[in-house]
Amino acid sequence: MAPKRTLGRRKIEMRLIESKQARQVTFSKRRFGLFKKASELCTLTGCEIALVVFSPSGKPFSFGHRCVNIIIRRFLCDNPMESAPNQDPHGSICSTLNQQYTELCAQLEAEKRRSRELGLLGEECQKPDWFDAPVTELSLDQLMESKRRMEELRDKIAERVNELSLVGSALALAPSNGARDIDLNVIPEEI
Amino acid sequence: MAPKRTLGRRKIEMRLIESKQARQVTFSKRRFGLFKKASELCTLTGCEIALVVFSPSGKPFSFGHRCVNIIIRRFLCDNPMESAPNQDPHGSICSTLNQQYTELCAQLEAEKRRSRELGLLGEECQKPDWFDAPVTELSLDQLMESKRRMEELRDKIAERVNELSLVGSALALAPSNGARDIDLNVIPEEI
DNA sequence: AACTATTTATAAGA
DNA sequence: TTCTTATAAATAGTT
Repeated sequence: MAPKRTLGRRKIEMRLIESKQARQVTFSKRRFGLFKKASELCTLTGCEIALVVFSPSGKPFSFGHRCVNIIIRRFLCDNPMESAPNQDPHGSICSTLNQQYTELCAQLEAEKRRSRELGLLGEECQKPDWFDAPVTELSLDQLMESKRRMEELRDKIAERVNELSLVGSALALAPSNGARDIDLNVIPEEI
Repeated sequence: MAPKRTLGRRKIEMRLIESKQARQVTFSKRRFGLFKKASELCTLTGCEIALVVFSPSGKPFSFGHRCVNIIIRRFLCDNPMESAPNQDPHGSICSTLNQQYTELCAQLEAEKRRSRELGLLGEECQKPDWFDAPVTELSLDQLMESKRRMEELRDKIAERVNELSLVGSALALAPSNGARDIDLNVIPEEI
């Protein structure tokens, strides 16, 4: 049996990496991975991607299947909800934010539906008022834990809706973005 | 030995997928993956990302830690040092949005885990009808109302748990089913 | 920068 | 579309 030379990849918490050095290493590795994924998505599906990343230290990186500026302009100009396409990119941005939000919600709904269907397999606990269901063979803690998760989820959704309405009004105040003709395909060689 | 139900993931050639249908499926999966990676990179390293994707059929998707348009402007103006995180209300709002997007993803994962657990346990927790009303079909007001009722419910549960905690801790010692990830010995303090 | 044990992403299949 | 599974690919911690 070969001795293990490393612990291998470990799971990490999804929050800002404390060590500035480790953060830089992770940034390098993951930026590479991200650009690769973007490239593959373009190749496989023929979509267009513009990707701009500012490193923690402020250095810009960009990726574009065509020219980044062309795609950016297309994005800024694409505003199906407005009659004046070139003057208000915010509607488009909000629209796509909402789109993503909707997609996530749909997925969450699917999960909850699945949970319910799985749960109904038991088929005996049909009490509409589960809240007053007698505590019998079910674990209370388990029940509470499940409920807690569902409540957190619902609160998160409600909060996000609040934020969406906020961002809508905030963006309405943002200065308009004047399109400039600059060569955008500069990829810095180092961070 | 269980028979293999699928061949599992296969290696694919890095070129345009011929079938339009398969291309769409791959686009959906990989776009989600790409956005997730982008979100994680932001969270872990504190970088800024603007990501715009036009699907093969021309549908726009965007992701931005801070607002896409803010980052695009920074990029267009070629002025990396202009960014001052706390001076930009839009940025903070978008940052919050992104954080919540990340959290929603996490919640989705939690739901999936929970579904699996429920499936294994074959148990159920019947909920009031409104609890599972499809979020995507509700208006903002309806969502707010839903949230309000959820808060009422939360308060009621808190009371109920106080009443039942003694019984519950006794019952928690005798779960009849197998392994699960939930810590049954912990009653959430704020339900 | 390279290594490798693991985690994560995902191609097919159902 | 959605879910599952086996496998490919990405990567965290080490050297």
